[in-house]
Amino acid sequence: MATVQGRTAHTKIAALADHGSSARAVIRELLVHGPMARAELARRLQLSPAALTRVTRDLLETATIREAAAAPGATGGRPGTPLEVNVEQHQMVGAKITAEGVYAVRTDALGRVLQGGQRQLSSTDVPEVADAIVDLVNEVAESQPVEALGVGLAGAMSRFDDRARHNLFLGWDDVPLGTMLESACGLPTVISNDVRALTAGVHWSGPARGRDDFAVVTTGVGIGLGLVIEGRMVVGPRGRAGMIGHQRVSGTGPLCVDGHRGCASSFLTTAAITRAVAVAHGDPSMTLARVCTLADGGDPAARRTLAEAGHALGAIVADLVNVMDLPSVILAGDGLPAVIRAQTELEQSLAERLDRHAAMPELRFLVSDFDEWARGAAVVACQWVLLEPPWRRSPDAAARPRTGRERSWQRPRSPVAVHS
Amino acid sequence: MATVQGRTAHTKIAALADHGSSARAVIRELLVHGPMARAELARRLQLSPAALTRVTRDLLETATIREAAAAPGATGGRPGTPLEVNVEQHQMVGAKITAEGVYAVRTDALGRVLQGGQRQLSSTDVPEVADAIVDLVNEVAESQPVEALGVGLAGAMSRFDDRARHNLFLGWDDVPLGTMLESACGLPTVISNDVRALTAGVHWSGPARGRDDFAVVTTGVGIGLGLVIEGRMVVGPRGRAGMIGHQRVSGTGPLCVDGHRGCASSFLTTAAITRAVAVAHGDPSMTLARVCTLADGGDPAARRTLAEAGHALGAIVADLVNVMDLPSVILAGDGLPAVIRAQTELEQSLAERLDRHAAMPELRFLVSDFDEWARGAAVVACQWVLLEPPWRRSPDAAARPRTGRERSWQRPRSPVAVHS
DNA sequence: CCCAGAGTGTTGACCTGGTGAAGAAAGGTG
DNA sequence: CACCTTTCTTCACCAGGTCAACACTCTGGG
Repeated sequence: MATVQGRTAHTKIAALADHGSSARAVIRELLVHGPMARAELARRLQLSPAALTRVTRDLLETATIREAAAAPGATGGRPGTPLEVNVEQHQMVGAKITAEGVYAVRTDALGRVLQGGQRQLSSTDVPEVADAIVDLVNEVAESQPVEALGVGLAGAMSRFDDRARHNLFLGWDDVPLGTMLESACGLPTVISNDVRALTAGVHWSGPARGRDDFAVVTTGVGIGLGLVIEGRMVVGPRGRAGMIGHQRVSGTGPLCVDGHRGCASSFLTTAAITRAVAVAHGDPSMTLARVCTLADGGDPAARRTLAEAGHALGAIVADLVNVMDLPSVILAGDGLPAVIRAQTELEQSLAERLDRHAAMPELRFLVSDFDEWARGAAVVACQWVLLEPPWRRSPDAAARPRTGRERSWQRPRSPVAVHS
Repeated sequence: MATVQGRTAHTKIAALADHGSSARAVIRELLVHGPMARAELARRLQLSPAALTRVTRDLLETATIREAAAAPGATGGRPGTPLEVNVEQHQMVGAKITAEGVYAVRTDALGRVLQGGQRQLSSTDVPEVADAIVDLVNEVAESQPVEALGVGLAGAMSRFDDRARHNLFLGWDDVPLGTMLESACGLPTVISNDVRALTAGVHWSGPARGRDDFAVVTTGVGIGLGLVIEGRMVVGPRGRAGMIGHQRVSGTGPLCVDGHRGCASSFLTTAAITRAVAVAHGDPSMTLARVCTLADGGDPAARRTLAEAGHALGAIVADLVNVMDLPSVILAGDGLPAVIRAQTELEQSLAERLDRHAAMPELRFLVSDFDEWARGAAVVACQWVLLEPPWRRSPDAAARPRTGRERSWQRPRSPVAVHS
């Protein structure tokens, strides 16, 4: 039983997952919206003040939350005592896998990075990558007890998956990575799509904190999309949501690798941008950094290429906003430093293509490195621990001792359909 | 107190809304997925068999559900006795408002039409339209007790709104239609966007029955979109989701009214199609029916125009499927009979623009009249009654007698944010 | 200064609704 | 027939939420 209980047995602090559903809802609300008094929590969670008193007493006794200093804003009645989560007592590890290397961070429950590390990969074979992750997780997690591990990589995963599916860069499909890491690291482990993990990080404690509807669009090797609607990540019934790269943004332009003319990826990917500038300069060794330097120096080919990229990005953002009524869009990815140089064209194209009755979204730019992606995976692990019912937390639940809160009859075959 | 209780007091049958949340979940599950044994319900709703026995006993006693004949498929153990909802005992009224007239239907809880009616409108003033609706509702609802009224019209409404907002065809904004009709008809009333109401109808008891992820795209005066993701209707934080009309589908083509070149509405709306054919024939009095006749007769201009429309529709469907991973798309609206003549071009354009890793969706065509839209509004009313907690059912809840299940402290200020 | 008002937080009795365990019921199969 | 599987029921129990009442702590007014 090398699970979280084993790791945290020496401390009196209960793991986030060891609380009831209302208590977990309280923790979520405090994490996402910041310190808050019991009365406010009761209103938001539609519980009675009495229930809040009881739930928060248990959480205070286990030091999961603590009382904070009262806010100065007086309102006429007895001032409430804000509660806040003891985030540093609940740490997670997140990892991001690319074909070149693995990156990991240890974070607190809010997803703030406390320690990081990385490993180069010389092959993409499953055992080698798994070994690198285990090694890296042990490195960043050895100094502190950790409650869960989240792993992000490209592919068609469900929201909280246990397998790595359909990864083109690594050539993996349906690899039981969750189970492998769970037993090797002794940590509850969840696998997730990398763009959606980044989006979760942005949502939990980044520029989208507190928002319920927004999109994250990433540019780089490909174009990625993470979509949050009414506070829920859009995953798609087969985990394939977010394939936005081949949306048409122009009637002309180069062909993309799939033979589409004028699609977003023929203007926006790193390969498309460097190739266009390379052709203009007769220099096949062009890099994105070089394109930026050229554009900053006034080179017309580089500027035109980036302008077209900005135009394309504005177009796909406009289509998203039109269809989903998004008040906020966040742009990220390693291609962003280049595309951001065409912010004017981006905003112009966005304004042009926005529906007359749609509202202009707030645009934000998130320039980051791979740690931000690993951080997102840690946030996914935290959300998972706070959301999943205990009897579902681990794929090998049958082998674990029963806690008394689990069920005795058969598991449901499929999730409940909520119609609303 | 002219609410549903007043209307149904003479019968022993409890209204759908008068059950607890698990009982309502059972009713929803039985409505959406058809007759089902208790054991299967328990698995789907993640309840114990014991809980199901108790919940269904109450529902059977009030004749809300009944036992059906056992299905022949034997499985080795004791065969379960399927349960089904007494749909004909729970009737709703749905209405659709256009600038020309109002349409209403009385349906059972599954949304099956039992009676219909319509009224022409000579003006779009709020009082006249409201009078027409009240008159029509009284006509279709006089022979049977009815539990709720749903009204669909264009605009930026929330999922279950009480006001009509931002309606361009009627020139209305923020009209308290729900409250007006609620007191005039004596029925709990909910206001909803018309395309989303149609989508709800398609979901509840139409071609998308039992599905959790699909889109409905309508063509006609404009282009409409209803999107259901994980069983939930996408509404947008300001009720404006679904504005898909100005997505770019081509680099060339006519200008739309908003000045976009090559956007979907410049190929797909009734006005765009008829104008293109009218220009080609020098006949300004062109109608969509005439375009269909011409195309069937081999007229090149009509055929080309419809082919372009089919191409445009395929393109916007492809973008939707790419981004949302939808396994199923339903095409509807009064423009569909024309566009369906270009089914080949539609499917070809869809296949071309689909991402290489996306799955081809199932396409369905729903040719219908305005009754189908009114039927959708009735389904919205039924969903509302089954979903909304009792203390929120009616906007003037404060004036109603307390039922004992309601809360004594302040209402929450905002809905709970669910992060997942 | 004291009191009314307003909002927050706590307590204890109570109750709703779900659970566990055990077993009856109803069909197959050898 | 015995035996298995799955469904459904019963009943004691309990987790967790509610109600009602009240204590607490601030503001503002006379």
